[in-house]
Amino acid sequence: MNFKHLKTFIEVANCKSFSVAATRLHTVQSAISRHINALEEELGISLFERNTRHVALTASGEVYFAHAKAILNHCEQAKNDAQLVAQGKLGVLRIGYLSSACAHFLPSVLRRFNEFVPNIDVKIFEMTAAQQLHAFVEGSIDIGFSRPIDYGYDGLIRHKHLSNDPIYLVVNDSHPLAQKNTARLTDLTPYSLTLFARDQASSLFDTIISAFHQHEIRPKVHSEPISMQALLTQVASSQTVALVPGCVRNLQTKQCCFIPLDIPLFTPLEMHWTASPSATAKTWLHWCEQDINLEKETPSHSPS
Amino acid sequence: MNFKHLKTFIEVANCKSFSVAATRLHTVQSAISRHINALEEELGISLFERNTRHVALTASGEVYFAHAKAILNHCEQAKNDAQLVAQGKLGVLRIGYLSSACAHFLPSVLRRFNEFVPNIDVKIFEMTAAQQLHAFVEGSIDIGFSRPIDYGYDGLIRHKHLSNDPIYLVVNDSHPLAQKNTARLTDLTPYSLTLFARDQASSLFDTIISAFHQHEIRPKVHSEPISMQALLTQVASSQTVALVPGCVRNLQTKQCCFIPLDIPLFTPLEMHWTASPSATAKTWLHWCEQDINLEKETPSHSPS
DNA sequence: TTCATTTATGCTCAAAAAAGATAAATATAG
DNA sequence: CTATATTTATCTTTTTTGAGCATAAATGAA
Repeated sequence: MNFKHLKTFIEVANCKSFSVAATRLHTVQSAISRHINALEEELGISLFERNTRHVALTASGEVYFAHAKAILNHCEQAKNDAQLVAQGKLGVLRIGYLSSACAHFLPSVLRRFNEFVPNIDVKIFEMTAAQQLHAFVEGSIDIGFSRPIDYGYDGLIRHKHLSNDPIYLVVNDSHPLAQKNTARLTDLTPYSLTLFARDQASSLFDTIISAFHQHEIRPKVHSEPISMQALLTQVASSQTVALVPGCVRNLQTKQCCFIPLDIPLFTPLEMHWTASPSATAKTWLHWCEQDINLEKETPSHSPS
Repeated sequence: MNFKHLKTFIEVANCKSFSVAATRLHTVQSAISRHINALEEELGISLFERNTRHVALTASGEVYFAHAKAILNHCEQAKNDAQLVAQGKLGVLRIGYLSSACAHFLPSVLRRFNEFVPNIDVKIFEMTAAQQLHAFVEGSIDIGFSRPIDYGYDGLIRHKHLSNDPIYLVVNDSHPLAQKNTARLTDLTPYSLTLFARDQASSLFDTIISAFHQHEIRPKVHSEPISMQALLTQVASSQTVALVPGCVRNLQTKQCCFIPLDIPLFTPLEMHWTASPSATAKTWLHWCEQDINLEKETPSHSPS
């Protein structure tokens, strides 16, 4: 079988004449005749009831006609879809994100992106920075939102700085420090420190520790919870203190008190992608550049 | 584009090797290479990420692969459907039928036929014998069930005798003749006759009239209703008498009394079809011959 | 019956596709 | 790091397929 045969068949069925179909297809009548005969031979049935004066589809011809049109449409669809995928206008975009840092802006951003390219199926995965790095290496996400990640080797991963999230002291609301308007790091020395686990968020951990070192303080580390919500529960239920990104206030924070620090201490929020991004990732990056200014979307340092 | 290109593409995608695909398709590797290149050129995208050691589908390739398989399946489906239609195993069978004569056996027959060939969509049309003749001429039914029809010209229409339906006298239940066990035609002379309209059922009309003529009776025709139900209502509500096929007792017959005649007077039930039946009609006729004995299905002369 | 029109078919030739040979590239083994 | 084996790309030759042309056969209409 052959697409040319199908096209010829459809044309003959439409104009009910071999010779008219020939001129419409810019060929000669004998070619049409042979195409139809070849099709009929292959199918083992006759598609047209014809003599030298009349051409009409048989019942089988009618059925085959409907199928033939659908098949050609399907071919066009296949071509179109493949091209859209290549252009990054159709497909899947997998985004890893740090829940505490992104939950407040990601939904609105993704909704606007979906309006821009409705045929990209955005799948989001809550992941720590370390998990995102691993996911990039094994190719299971296209875009990541997290604190800076420790990509040891060559330029596999690219990034863009989005915002600086100021770090706050957090204590329970009956804690002696809860009354202060701003806190100094030295205020914390009497208390044991709850510190977010390093393997979950190395950047935050290192920022905090190096700040203490700069002030020549050796904090007493009490515990290292692996989720921000667990950290807040720990703080709320004990006299320990903690240092957390301001965006954490978007979580459930009953009985916790956030106090600004007297020094500028920030943890950055970044967007990451690979050096050879997928087509959908390219579409995302292009959209981010021209349509959206993500920095404006992440006002995490505005006091609440 | 070309089906051969699609098949090559699918094979290469399956075994992820140009040369292996070549041997599987009983050709040489250079042919495969050119098929893929031709496809890629036409689509304007690359379907495989490949070098001399590795072949893998691109994202667009994955999408096109899924479409390509579906397209080839669709082609098979088209071929198959067309062949089934040609064999009369798929399609529409249009049956015209005389309601009063067929309503009691047609449903069960059609159910059994549907089990035999589930893909034939049987459409039934209630029609008088005259309407069936017209429908045959214009090709709008394939099979007809009716009394004998008056096909004036050549062998366009074929028929098969199914059963003889004995004709009964019908009177209302308080009529003087209602008490009799059998009736003679001469018993009817005092009464006016309600006669089913000739243009609705010429065969029945002529049978009745010629019976009267043989007995040298000239009946007083009172009215000529165009439906059996109307005839029964007329009989039930007046002192007129009527002669009707026994199967009419399957209709709503309140206050009517059916009395056998003392002479053998029948109206035949026949199946009709055209000299060049459609494929589905052939299937029907074949099924009737070998599977069903329609005569046994039409026990219209058994007294109720 | 004749004529005009339409499909089917045999023949020739050109275009396209397959086969064959070879080059280029690259992963693996030594 | 180099050599080798394997795989894809490309160029040339050969074979096959399909288009164009001429013509025969068929058929409905005048």
